[in-house]
Amino acid sequence: MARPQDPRAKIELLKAAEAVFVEHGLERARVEEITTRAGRSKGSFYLHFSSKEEAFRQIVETLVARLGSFVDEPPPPGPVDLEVLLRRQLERSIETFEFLWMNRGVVGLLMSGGGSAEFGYLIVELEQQYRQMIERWLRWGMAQGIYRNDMDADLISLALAGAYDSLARRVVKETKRPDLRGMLLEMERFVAHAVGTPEYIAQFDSMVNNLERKRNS
Amino acid sequence: MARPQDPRAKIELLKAAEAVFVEHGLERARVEEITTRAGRSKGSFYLHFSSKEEAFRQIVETLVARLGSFVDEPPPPGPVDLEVLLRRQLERSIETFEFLWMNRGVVGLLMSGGGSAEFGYLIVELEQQYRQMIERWLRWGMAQGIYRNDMDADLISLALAGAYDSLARRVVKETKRPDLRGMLLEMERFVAHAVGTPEYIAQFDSMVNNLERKRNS
Amino acid sequence: MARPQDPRAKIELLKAAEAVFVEHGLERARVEEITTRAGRSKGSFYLHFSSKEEAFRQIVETLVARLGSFVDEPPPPGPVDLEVLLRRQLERSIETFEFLWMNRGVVGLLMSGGGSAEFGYLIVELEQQYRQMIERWLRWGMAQGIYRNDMDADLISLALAGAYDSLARRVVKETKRPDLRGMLLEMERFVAHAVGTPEYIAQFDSMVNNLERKRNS
Amino acid sequence: MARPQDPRAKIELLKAAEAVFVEHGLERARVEEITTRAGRSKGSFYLHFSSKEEAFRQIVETLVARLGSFVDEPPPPGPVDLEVLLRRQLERSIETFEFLWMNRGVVGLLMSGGGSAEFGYLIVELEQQYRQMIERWLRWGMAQGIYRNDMDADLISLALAGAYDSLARRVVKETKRPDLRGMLLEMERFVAHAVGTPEYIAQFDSMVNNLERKRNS
DNA sequence: CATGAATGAGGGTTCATTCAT
DNA sequence: TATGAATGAACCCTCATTCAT
Repeated sequence: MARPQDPRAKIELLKAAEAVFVEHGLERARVEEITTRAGRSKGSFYLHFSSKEEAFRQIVETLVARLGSFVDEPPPPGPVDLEVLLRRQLERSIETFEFLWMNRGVVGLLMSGGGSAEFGYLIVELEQQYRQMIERWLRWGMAQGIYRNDMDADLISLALAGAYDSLARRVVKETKRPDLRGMLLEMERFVAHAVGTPEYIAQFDSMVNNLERKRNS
Repeated sequence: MARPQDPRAKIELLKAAEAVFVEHGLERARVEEITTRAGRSKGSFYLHFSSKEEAFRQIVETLVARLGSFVDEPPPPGPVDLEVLLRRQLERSIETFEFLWMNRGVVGLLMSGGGSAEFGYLIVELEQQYRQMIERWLRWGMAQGIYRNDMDADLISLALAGAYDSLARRVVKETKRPDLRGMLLEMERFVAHAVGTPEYIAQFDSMVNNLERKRNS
Repeated sequence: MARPQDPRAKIELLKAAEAVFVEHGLERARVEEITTRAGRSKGSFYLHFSSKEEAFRQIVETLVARLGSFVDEPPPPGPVDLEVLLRRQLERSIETFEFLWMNRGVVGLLMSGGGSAEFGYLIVELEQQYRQMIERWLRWGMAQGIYRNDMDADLISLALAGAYDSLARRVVKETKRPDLRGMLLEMERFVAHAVGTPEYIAQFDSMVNNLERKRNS
Repeated sequence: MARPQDPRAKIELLKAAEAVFVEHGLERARVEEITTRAGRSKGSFYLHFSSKEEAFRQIVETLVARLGSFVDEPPPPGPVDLEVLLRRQLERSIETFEFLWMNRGVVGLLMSGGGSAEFGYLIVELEQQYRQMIERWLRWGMAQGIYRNDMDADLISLALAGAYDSLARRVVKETKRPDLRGMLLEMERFVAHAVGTPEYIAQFDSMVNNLERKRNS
């Protein structure tokens, strides 16, 4: 298949498809509605996608791939500037939620399984990735001595992943952009208390004070 | 005088339907596959359900209703025996997860949205219920002085609900019954640290020790 | 098949079937509606009829057979008392229409073809019978010299049959019993003018006067 | 640029549908048989009709509409050239029966109610129209003094409509085109005798002689 | 490449008929 | 015999995909 003449065609189709998938789910989405919304012919759909599922896969895989890129690894063991780290983490999570918000249509679809059992593995894998990232951070924090040592890292990472997940679900259902920073800072505090040692919790509070001070200046 | 209705008929159909819905989702489930699995004729399905959706609704609503019954309210404000409360909560959550485990097929289907957008509202409502229950517990604990006072109860309840949700998702995907008690006790500890005052956290640990001692004796 | 125990069963089923056929036509009539209305079980239907069509056939054939019995042959050629004849014919046609009125449900069904192409032959045959009877009367009247001699008996009998047919269609659609005698006397007059010689027409009028005088006395 | 719509498609489908409806009636007609006969795919049917009933309606309503256009009104009261009128009426009725003959399939279906109760109202209305037209002619003739004055116009128009109806039923069942002119002229004569004054009847005969003389010259 | 007409497999539902009790 | 639960063939319509133009 040569590159289609009109490069906007595929993009428009993808946009329309996204909307229709979000509205009806993969199964109930009709190809004709997609092409009509894209202002194109029914046949044009098959110049760009080999099937309805293929289009869905492209949309979803693209999103999942980009979501995967937000995964952030803990630094190597050793001394670190915790405040810098905290700021970075906060910024990174804001970015992530910003992205979720911008793509709330498809993300919402994915999170409510709106595709089909067939594509569930994608979201499962993504959740795995995030959970594992969190687990690595947990283990890093435990090794650093800032997190409690008596935790089941596997289970707690699952719980934390779920907590963020549930935040994400709420965000993508909002109609007005929520205060992501406030929300995520509150989450950081929640996490700090949930897993931090008393010393770290104290330190965390002062770090947050610093952050806010700098921010307002 | 007539052939008596086979009392197993509906039950077998429901079981088969459940399995097929879990496997393919509402949309892709074929009535004929359901009846074949139930060892019955295609027409028999319509002796018991007016439509495929109706059968699905029956399965799902039944489950959701029973899940709703696991919601547990906090006691009225005032002095309480925290250890008794903890034990009760633990038992109640074990029961709940036991139930999820036993119904892991449909629960998994629901959690992965496998039905259809049409029935999504059920799971949304259920999540609401659980989150609100958690929020009421949070506010109770804050009023009792055992939980930190600087929390956004709405957000934190969402996070905690998500944490449990994610546990539930894992449990229903297991093939062997997990150690629910261990898992949920660990979750209690997680919650205690996440939201408890330092005093309560200390108390919590001793209460857990007590619980375990009594349990092993 | 032995004679059923309950002799009312079949009659009740036939009555119910008639009503349902009239209401929905053969095709759309549901066996279950028939049995329900008859206050019997679905299976009982098949104790009395081998199929839905069979029941329909029985109802319709019975009616058609009885309608066929109203056919009245002209007397042998030779001198006759025309007034007696006229009275007899009038009475006979009133009887016929009385019967149509009493069976207006099924008759209406038949006349509007409500059965199915499959049973159209019955009504066709019946119409044939009536037309032929009329033709025989026509030929008799022509031979007697009371009807015009320049008529195409085949065509005119068809026309007259149609005229009566159309009367019948109207009657069976009425909700209140119409004045059948008046209607049919008017039809006799119509026929007399249509096919009678001027002499017969004059005679007809005086005969009618006589009839009415005797009737009112 | 796309494959142009086959302009014969709808016409062929309509023709096939007509044949199948005539053969089996609306209810028993199978869409697949229609499309097969039209040499097309099952789905093509739905490119042109939204449902089986819709196709039936299109066929029937078209026919009924065209049949309705054959209704011919009497002239305003006053002196008229009866011979011209007679010729015109004869021609008009020949046209009508010609049309019936050409459309004998569907007309036969309609007349035998072969559609379904659902569409019976169409034929009822049509019969009404014709009967009312005849009634208007009757009243006109009575006012002109050429028809007898002692008639029940409502009843006699019904009878005459039935007479023509029955002719029509015969015509559409023929396999070879009947001598419509002869048949209808004979009907005119029948009508003249049935409703005309003795003077008009005499005049009618001479008019017919004139007509035939001119025709043969 | 672009179009949209044409295709036909697929599946939910109905309901006449059968048959175990 | 009477019942009504059970059966399964039948059929309409949808819609993803193909393909002639």
